[in-house]
Amino acid sequence: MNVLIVEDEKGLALEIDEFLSHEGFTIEHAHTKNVASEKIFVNNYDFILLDLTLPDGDGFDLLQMLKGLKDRDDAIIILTARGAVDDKVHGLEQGADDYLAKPFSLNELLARMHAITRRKHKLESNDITVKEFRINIQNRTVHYNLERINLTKKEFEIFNYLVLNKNRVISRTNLTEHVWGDVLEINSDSNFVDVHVKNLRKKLSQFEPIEWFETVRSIGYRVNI
Amino acid sequence: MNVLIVEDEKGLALEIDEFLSHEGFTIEHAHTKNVASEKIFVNNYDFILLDLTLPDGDGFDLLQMLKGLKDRDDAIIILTARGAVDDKVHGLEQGADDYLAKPFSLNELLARMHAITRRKHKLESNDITVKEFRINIQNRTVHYNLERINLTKKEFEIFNYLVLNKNRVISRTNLTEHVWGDVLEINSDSNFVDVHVKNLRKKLSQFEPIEWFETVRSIGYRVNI
DNA sequence: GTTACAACTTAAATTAATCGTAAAATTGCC
DNA sequence: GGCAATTTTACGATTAATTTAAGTTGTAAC
Repeated sequence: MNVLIVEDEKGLALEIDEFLSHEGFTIEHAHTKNVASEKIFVNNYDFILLDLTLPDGDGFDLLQMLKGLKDRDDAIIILTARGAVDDKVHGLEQGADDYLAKPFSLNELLARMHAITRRKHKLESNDITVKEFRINIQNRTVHYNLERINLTKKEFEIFNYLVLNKNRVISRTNLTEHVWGDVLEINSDSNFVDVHVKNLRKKLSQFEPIEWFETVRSIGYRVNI
Repeated sequence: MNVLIVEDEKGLALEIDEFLSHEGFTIEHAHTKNVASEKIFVNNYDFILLDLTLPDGDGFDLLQMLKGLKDRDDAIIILTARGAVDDKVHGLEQGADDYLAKPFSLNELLARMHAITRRKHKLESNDITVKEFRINIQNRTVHYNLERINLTKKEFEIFNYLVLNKNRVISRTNLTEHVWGDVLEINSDSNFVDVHVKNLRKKLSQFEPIEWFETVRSIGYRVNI
């Protein structure tokens, strides 16, 4: 999953980056409101971590702008130094998904992010299952019944994203955006998505046939039920 | 559906091309105002993506020219550098259907295009239904009740176009233009439309008789209600 | 009924998209 | 720095979609 960190304090931004990268997220940064708004226009994000006090203006504007866009469902988590209850209420009213007051623990942030994922996809726990396969989004593990399947980072991200969006066709562009990050930087006449999908399928199909993991020719992939 | 990209920045034009092609659109390019106006005279488009600043003149002229033509309903989306509020107002006054400031998200563009399609055809959602058949223009899927029907790209485009223009006779030329693109490049004494229509009909009629999918002799096809 | 043309059908040929493999490049870790 | 694992590139093989081609059927005018 991809994350945009909108934060001008570079030390904090880097700290979050390091931590979340380690947890398997793809990170992008914006140190100002302007850079952030350009990035938001150009990409879709799974999460936007938004500091409210930015050098070139108030973060609330970004929030409002984002809420004005159609067909987006980036989750927004507000980060701010202000302990002000007003900001919190105001932020959540404007449509933010959660709120963290600085200083906060990185594990707390991660826990909130997982909670949002569960809410967004209407999951009851950290486990998602497809047939006998079980994905745990918190531990980033996949099991077949009791047996652990070792997936690489990219394989896990692809599987996770397709399963979270089950029964929908996910185009290669969409998959690329969420697993690899910034679409514009990517050489698209490459077949790296196909290769990872192939390797993933190989690992999964050791356990049982995976006819539910379809290719939708000329569009992308779809995981059914 | 076919799209004309009127944009002199070739990198951007190619990027849009690649993205929209993957989403099933047929793309043509015009890098100058002159080429664009020639193409517009010769073909009808579902969408024209119009950059206002072109090397050989102002895009507004094209907009006015197009609005002067009778019996056209190409949807026009203006693309221009951010902040030019005047351009936006002026453009929409002149009859553009929407406006996107650069840089914009390709997904945002796609969402706007779907919105315009819905508006143009007075649809309330992304679903269009004919009897028990349901087309979803966003996911590019067709269902019969709950069962999914697998159509190829061309089959889907034909069905979609005929259904969007239901109760009207659609000529082979018209269908060719919108599904395949540039009419002049196409060998017209071929029967490829017939072949695809036949295959499409075969797939649909597995579910129920499709007497509403008529052939209008020596003119074309029509889908009734 | 005959003729002329349009549409339909089928199968083969062509083209395009995806899959599979392996080697090259990169990354992460000790 | 060097080794192992992962990611990416490159390319031939495979499979599916599209187009061509040729024959057949249907329709309307004479």
